[in-house]
Amino acid sequence: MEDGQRMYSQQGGLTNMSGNVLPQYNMGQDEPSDQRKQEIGDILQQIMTITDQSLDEAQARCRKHTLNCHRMKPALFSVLCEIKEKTVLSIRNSQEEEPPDPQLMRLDNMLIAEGVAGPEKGGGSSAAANATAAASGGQPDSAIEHSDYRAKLAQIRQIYHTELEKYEQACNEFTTHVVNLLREQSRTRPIAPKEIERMVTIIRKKFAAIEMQLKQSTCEAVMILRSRFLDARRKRRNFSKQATELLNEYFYSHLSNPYPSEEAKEELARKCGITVSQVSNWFGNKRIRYKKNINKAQEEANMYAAKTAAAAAANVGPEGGAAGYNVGGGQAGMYMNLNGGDNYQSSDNSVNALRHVISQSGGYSSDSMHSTPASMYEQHMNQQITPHPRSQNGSPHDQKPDDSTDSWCAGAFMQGLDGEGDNYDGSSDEPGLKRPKI
DNA sequence: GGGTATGATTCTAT
DNA sequence: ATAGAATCATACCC
Repeated sequence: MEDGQRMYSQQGGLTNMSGNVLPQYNMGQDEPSDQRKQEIGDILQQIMTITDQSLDEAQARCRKHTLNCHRMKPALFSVLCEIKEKTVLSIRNSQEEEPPDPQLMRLDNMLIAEGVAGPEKGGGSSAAANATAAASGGQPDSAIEHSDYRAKLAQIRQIYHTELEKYEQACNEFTTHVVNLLREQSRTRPIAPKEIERMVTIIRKKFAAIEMQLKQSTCEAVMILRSRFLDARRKRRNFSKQATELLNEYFYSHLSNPYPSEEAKEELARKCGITVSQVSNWFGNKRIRYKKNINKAQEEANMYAAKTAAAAAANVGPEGGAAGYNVGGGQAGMYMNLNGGDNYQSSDNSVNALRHVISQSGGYSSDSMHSTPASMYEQHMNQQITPHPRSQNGSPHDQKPDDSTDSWCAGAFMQGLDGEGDNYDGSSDEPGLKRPKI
C-alpha cells in the first residue's frame, strides 16, 4: 500500500517498488525523459479522476478508446501489474499455502472406508459388506438386510458422484467464464496473469467448500443409514456360540475378579469378533446377572471351570500331572475332551477353574451352615471381604484379572476353600489343591 | 403369544 | 471413567 501511494503521490515520476524511477519502460523510444514523465502524469491524472467523472456512453467509449490507443498504455499496464503482483498478490499468495484441511481428510477417509468414495469395485460394495459384518459381530448377516443396506449405500454413492460431477462441471464452467472475463478486461485494466491464477484458485476454493458440504451430507446420510440398519439395539443379535463360550470361559476362570483389563478385552473382542465395548457390556451384564442368579450361574460356572480344567489337564499330559487334578472323586475326568484342548485360557487359570470343580464335587457338602453356593455367596457378599474393585487403589484396570483370593463375590467364596487365605490367582505353580477345612 | 435370555442403553454413585 | 442396577428391545424357545 505504501509503495502504491508513493507511486501515485509523485505526479510526474513513475517509480517502482523501491521508489526508483523506472528507466526500463522507455520502450526503445528516445524522447526526452521530461516529456515521458509528462505523458505518464497525464495518464495517471486521468485514471485518478475517472471515478469523479460522469460520462455518457459515447463519451466513455471515446475516452476508453483514447486511453487504449495510447502508446504508453502497455508500459503502464506492465508497471501496474508488477506492482499488483508484488503487493497484494504476493501477500495473499503466501497465505494460500495451507496444509490440507483435517476435517476434509476425515470426511474423505470416512467416505472411502464406507465405500462411497474411492474405487468402484472392491472398495465399494465390499467395504460396505465389511462394515455390515463388523457391526453384526462378524456373523454372517441375513442376506436380505445385507443387500438392502448395500442398495441404499449404492444409492448414496450414486447421488454423491452425480453431485460431485455436477459441482466439478460447474466449477470448470465458472472458472473458464471468469478467466475469459478477466482476459477480456485485461485489455482495459491491468490484470496480471498471476491475478487470474489467483482468481482461479479462489473459485476452486469456493467450490471445494461446496464439495465439502456435499461430503459432509453424504457422511451424515451414511451414518443414518448405518444406524438404521446396523444399530444393534434395534436389532439385537446374539453373539455367536463360540464367542459366548470364550467370554464365559474367561468369566468363570477369572471369577475371583471378572474385570478384564483393557488388553484382555481387546483380545477377547478380537477372538470373538465383537467390539471392545461389546465385551465390556457383556461383562457388565454377566457380573450383575451372575450375582442375581448365583444358583444357576454356579452350574454354568462349574461347566466352564471343568472345561478349563480339562484343557489344563490335557496340557499337562495324561502321565504328567493330570492325576493331581483329579480331585473330588475323579469327577474332573468326565469333562475331558470337552473342548478339544484349544482352550483360550492358559494353564495358569486352570487352578481357579479347578477350584470350581472342587467346590462342586463335594468340597462344601459337609458344611452344615453354608451348604449351597447361594448361601455361601450371600454370606460372603455380606461380609464383603474386599470392597468393590473400584474402592481399591486404582481403577479396575490396574488390577490383574486374576489377582486373588479377594475382590469379587466369587473370590470371596473361593476363600472358603482356602484355610490360609492363599492366593489362588493362578500365578502359583502349585497344582495341588487343598481340600477346604470347613 | 408368553416367558425367558441376552445385548444395549441409561442412570446413578464413586 | 467405570461399575452396578434398572430397564429396554429384541431373539429365541415352548
